[in-house]
Amino acid sequence: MTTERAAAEPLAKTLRDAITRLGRRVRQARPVGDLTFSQLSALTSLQLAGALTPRELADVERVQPPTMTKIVGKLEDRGLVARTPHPTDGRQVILAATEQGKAVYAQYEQARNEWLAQALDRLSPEERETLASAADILQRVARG
Amino acid sequence: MTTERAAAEPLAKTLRDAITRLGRRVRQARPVGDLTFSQLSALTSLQLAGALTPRELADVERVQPPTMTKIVGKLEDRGLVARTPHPTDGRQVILAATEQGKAVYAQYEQARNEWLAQALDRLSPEERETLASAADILQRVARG
DNA sequence: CCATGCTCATTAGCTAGGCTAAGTATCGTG
DNA sequence: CACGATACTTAGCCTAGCTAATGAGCATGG
Repeated sequence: MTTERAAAEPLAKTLRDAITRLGRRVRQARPVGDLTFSQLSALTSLQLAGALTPRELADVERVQPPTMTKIVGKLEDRGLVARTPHPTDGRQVILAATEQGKAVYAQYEQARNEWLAQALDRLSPEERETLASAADILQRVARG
Repeated sequence: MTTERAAAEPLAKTLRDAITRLGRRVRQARPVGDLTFSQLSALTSLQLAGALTPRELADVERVQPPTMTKIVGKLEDRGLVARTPHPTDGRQVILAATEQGKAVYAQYEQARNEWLAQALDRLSPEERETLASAADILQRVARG
């Protein structure tokens, strides 16, 4: 265990640095529209999950419920998210992306990939292969 | 070109997703202290560069100068950053981390690595090898 | 069957971080 | 030396995040 930990520490530092930098670059590639990162992230989670309550969405996004209330409010104002009452529990609300919300999501999704895809273009096939393997591992790490 | 681009697109999506999720997890691993992410990031950049002017620091952090004025102000209030006049240019200011700032930086640095290092511990040596190669590639991509 | 306590969502009020526009001081050059 | 450019700050605005408090609905025990 100790030996493995010794191997993991410098890797953690390098990896975190790379992730931080890349994350900034990708986040800065904001398209013409005016959705903020938080709004887009919430919309994405809703889109992927299909439908969620505010509490569930707050948990997924790792923010407190009042924060999610604000963000969802903005998305509602733009007509990107709609709320329907919960069928059995009068306290809860069901949030889902509207058709327009799905369209906007798709636009942003492509714009966000643009910069990164271009950068990856310039790598060798072998390097891309390495990154593909690494991406799988990283996703498992992020979930676990 | 077209064929390479076809290869890069899905990889960009997967990679971005992994980076986004991991970035959140790492960022949430905030220690007991009360420095915000932006403050810590600025302190880190100063620490790594040795000393910078506000403009340079703003460029590195990819924010506008007025934003950096605020952040540096907070760090100054805590005694983590000190400013000295520029030797030849009266308009400019030199920012640098104080001894206390360096100590605080080191604490946070370790705390931030903690979660990731533990997660990496659970991987196989081969997987860590893949991640190490990937980290190098990603750093080049982020710079370039 | 209803009183009491829990959960969900929101509101209120605060701080931090981001922006643009405008102001001030200094530099550098014609 | 006057005038444009540059460096930094100030002012004012918005979003995002938090905690505390409020209100509405559910669920359960007497």
